[in-house]
Amino acid sequence: MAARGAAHNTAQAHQTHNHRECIDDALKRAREICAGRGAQLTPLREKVLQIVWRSHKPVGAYDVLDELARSHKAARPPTVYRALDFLMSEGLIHKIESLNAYLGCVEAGAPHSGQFLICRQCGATEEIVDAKLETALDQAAKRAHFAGERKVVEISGLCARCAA
Amino acid sequence: MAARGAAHNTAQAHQTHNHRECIDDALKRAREICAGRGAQLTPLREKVLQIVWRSHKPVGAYDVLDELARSHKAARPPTVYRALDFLMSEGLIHKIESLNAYLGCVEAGAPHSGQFLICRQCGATEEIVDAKLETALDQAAKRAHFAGERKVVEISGLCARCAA
DNA sequence: ACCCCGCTGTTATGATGTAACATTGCCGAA
DNA sequence: TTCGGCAATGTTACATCATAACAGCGGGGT
Ligand SMILES: [Zn+2]
Ligand SMILES: [Zn+2]
Ligand SMILES: [Zn+2]
Ligand SMILES: [Zn+2]
Repeated sequence: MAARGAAHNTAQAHQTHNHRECIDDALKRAREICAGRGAQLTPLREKVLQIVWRSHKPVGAYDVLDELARSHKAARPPTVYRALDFLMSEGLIHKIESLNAYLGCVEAGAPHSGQFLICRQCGATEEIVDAKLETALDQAAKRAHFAGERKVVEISGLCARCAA
Repeated sequence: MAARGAAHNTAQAHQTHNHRECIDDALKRAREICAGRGAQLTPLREKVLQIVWRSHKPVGAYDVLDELARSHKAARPPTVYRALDFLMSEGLIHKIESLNAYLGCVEAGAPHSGQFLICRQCGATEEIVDAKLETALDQAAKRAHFAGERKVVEISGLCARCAA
């Protein structure tokens, strides 16, 4: 898959890859996951997922709304938020809390909070899956006698390309 | 100090401690820090800091506004946001991104992003300073060739008391 | 006296997110 | 087959969070 596995790096965000594959993979995977669970990935929800996957930059709910409205005149905020809530509950997208924006998940199907590297220059946001970091989070919570559930990890800075 | 050092734990949030000490310590420390830097901790800004320190639960900007307005009728949103921005720029408070709310910093003076344990039951939020977690964050960014700057770490779940 | 500059006041608006109720369409029970 | 339940979507209105833009004020230096 274009956005997963060993080849996964920040270069994706700079159009150095065939992003069409990212979108197609994400939609295909979403259909499989929802079908397997009996969750209803309706045309509306799929369209919203597609819009979120337009790039590797987090997209705001009202940007989704503007884009959705081009093909779906009746679109209103609740339409978008409901779709986003559904996609989050199925683990197909994440909310980036520090940006109030949404991003397609590159590990859909594997339940997880997300860990994100957000470039303040180009906006490209990479989801990483770092087992050591995950362990460190769990240990930190444990040391504080805290029963962690949802974990928000968002590191802002400069991606390799923008730093160069 | 009541909210720092070895005695620092989630019990603080449950009024099992003398919270007056937390407030007094925080204000005293803020005055020292600002005096040392030439930063102007004006009466308005100090009042806002005091309001944020009313509890160990993150407080919304409009809650601060309501409270501030009791003694300061002219208070408006920009007044509050300017004060909060100042306090954040001086490292005296943190913004909890996943709640859009603000919390007094327990390690003011030591530049750092923050690491937070947020109880979804009682709302009490503990700031931890976990060196191993900090290292894990740095390493994770490094492995991804990312130059991290600001780090948002917010773990939601149940504090020891609420889990019991 | 005058200017500069940082802080605060004031008005208005932008950006993000939700409550509450109406409507539609499907599917299974009676 | 008819009807009732239920999930998805439509629709209106509103709640919450945050900032732009300009005005007034006051201390400190020249
Ligand atoms: Zn891509
Ligand atoms: Zn993910
Ligand atoms: Zn306290
Ligand atoms: Zn802190």
